[in-house]
Amino acid sequence: MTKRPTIADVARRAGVSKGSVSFALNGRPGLAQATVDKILAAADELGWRPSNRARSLSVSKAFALGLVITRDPAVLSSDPFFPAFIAGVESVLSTRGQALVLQVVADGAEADGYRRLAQDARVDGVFLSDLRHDDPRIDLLVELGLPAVTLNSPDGESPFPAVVLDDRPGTVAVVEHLLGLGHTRIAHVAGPASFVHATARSTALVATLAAAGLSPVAVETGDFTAAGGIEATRRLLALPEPPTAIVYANDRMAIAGLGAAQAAGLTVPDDLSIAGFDDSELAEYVHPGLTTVRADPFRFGVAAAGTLNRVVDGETDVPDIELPPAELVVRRSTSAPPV
Amino acid sequence: MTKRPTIADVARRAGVSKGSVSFALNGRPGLAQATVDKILAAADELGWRPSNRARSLSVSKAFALGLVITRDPAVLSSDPFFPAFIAGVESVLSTRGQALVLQVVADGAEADGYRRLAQDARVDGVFLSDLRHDDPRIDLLVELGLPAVTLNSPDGESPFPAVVLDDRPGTVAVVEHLLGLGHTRIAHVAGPASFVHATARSTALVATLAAAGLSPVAVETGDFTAAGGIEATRRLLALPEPPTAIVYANDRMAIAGLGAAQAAGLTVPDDLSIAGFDDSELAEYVHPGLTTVRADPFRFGVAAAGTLNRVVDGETDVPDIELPPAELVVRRSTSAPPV
DNA sequence: AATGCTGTTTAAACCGGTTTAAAGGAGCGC
DNA sequence: GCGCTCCTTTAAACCGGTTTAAACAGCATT
Repeated sequence: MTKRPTIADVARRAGVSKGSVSFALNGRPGLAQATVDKILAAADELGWRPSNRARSLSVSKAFALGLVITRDPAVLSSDPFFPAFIAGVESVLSTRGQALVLQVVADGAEADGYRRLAQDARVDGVFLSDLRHDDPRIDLLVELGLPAVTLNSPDGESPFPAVVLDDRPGTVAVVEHLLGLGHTRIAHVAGPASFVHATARSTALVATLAAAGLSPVAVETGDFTAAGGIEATRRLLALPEPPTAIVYANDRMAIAGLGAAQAAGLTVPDDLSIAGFDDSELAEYVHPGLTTVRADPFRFGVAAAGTLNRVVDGETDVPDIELPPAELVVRRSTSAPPV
Repeated sequence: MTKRPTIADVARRAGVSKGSVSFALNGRPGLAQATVDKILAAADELGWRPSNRARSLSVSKAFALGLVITRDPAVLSSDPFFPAFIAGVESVLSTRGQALVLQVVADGAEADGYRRLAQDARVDGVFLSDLRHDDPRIDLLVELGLPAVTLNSPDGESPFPAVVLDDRPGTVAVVEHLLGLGHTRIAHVAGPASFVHATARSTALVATLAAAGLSPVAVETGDFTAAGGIEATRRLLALPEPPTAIVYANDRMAIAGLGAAQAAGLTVPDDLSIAGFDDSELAEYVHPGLTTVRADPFRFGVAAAGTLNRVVDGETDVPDIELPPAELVVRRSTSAPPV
């Protein structure tokens, strides 16, 4: 483990100055081709890789992007989403020599997470996930001068580009699927109303029902957790005229709801149809398989990282990116309503 | 957004040299107390925070720790583990101004992940999770000169301290619980034999049965995924004399197995008892609730971060840490065998 | 008054890159 | 032979800290 070579070593070996090595490395014009070749050869022989730390200091960049997530289980384990999303992000970063810095903060302390990343200048930009209505983080990031990309579109004006994966077509498809099966008593277990994506799903559901001249028998608000799904389901099943189908805002609540329905003695889908959202891994394998809506979080990560990097690289007017919308996956948990 | 103050600004304001400011900040002896106070006051007034980048360059530290995980679903979503583990790690890092750098690599390319972290000098140390037998990463890290801490103990000699959370007592408890209920035909769905923790669970199970004069009716190897759980379960149920209880190496496989059993027309636990491992969120809420084994991944993260930091700080002979062992959680998915 | 000692403080080098301004050299026209 | 470009290369400053060696001030000795 001898010390790694520095730019000075390369310069000495190639018989040029440090500056020339830097120019050659960065493909700056103004160097004779022969010199460039000589320098690159020397660098290669020594196995030289420029020091990130030194580069960071002199060009004032971190060569890293940041993701802040709360410890709040409602967010953290939007289970299937983050692991795959992060994998997508990494697939982009690794080709550019960038790193992903993760901040997991206590519930409600997200602002601190971004502050820390900004103050420590750990990252060049951040991903803004799980948008809230009138999300205060947008102003915060502007104040901190931290570039960002939002996952889906905020409801107000935003100085940041958005990468959007429209949840609504999937939700519409779920409702139409249920209507097509003959359901008229459809209930909804929504996510917390503060989340943009939660209300997007809810309003799409209500609108689709309205187009058919119906309205939901009830809309319960869950918190995206399994426990919340159970609670909401129990309340729905206790209604004087319970629904024949329940659409959940995510799979976790749906799977828990499935358990609750079965525990209450109901058979799914004969007595009750159930649909989720996310197409998490387990959705396919619970019994009965869960009808749900599938998105592509990996691709989401790829697109988000790409867009954020354009911002970080100083491009202006980086366009929003629209991903293929979420789509319906029909499994066994939905069927015609009981007669 | 005026430029942030540098050490020179503080020095000027306090009427001292840069060096003195550095000394004061780092609590180095040799400065008059009055001077220290004056400097700290000036720093405070300017809101100065030393630049991580500059510090990084001059002291050759990254002030960050790294975690490499593969995109392999068998590892990545050891679901409940990583999110909570990471949260625990962060709870330590945030108090020390450190960051967590995540590397998600393609299946089988873990070595590249560590190489990248080392070459880019992104981190001062790494967590080694999901240990394999004769894990090649240990030698790799030694070669790279990257400090590490292993999560659980490798089977060979290791230069790194280990933070261990013994899986075996939980597994033993599961088996004894089943034996106590009267089961004699117990099967096991193990994780891939290459993982240390997978075989630890398996051997504990076999040993406990042996102590009761029994042996497993079959041991299937799953891959920790839901799909693998389904496969293994089908094979077990297709045996001429199928088991009356199945112990899975993780909850994901167990929940999938539960679905498979129900899909096959069995009632759990009346016809078949099922037990998992992890106590993932859904375990409590599927129907019937899953008997499983609970560990404390958050605490695991706290301990691992603490230990790794001791190594990084140059302490020698950092002791291993033993966490409270995993414990049995009995729910409805286990009961006496059918008569 | 010169010397020595202790306790403080500082100037300057250093970490390893990037970048700017200026120097050096070749080729050309006059 | 001289002056002028144009092309290539370099020295040196810079990023913002840490660290070392030396300077300095104050005071007690002799």
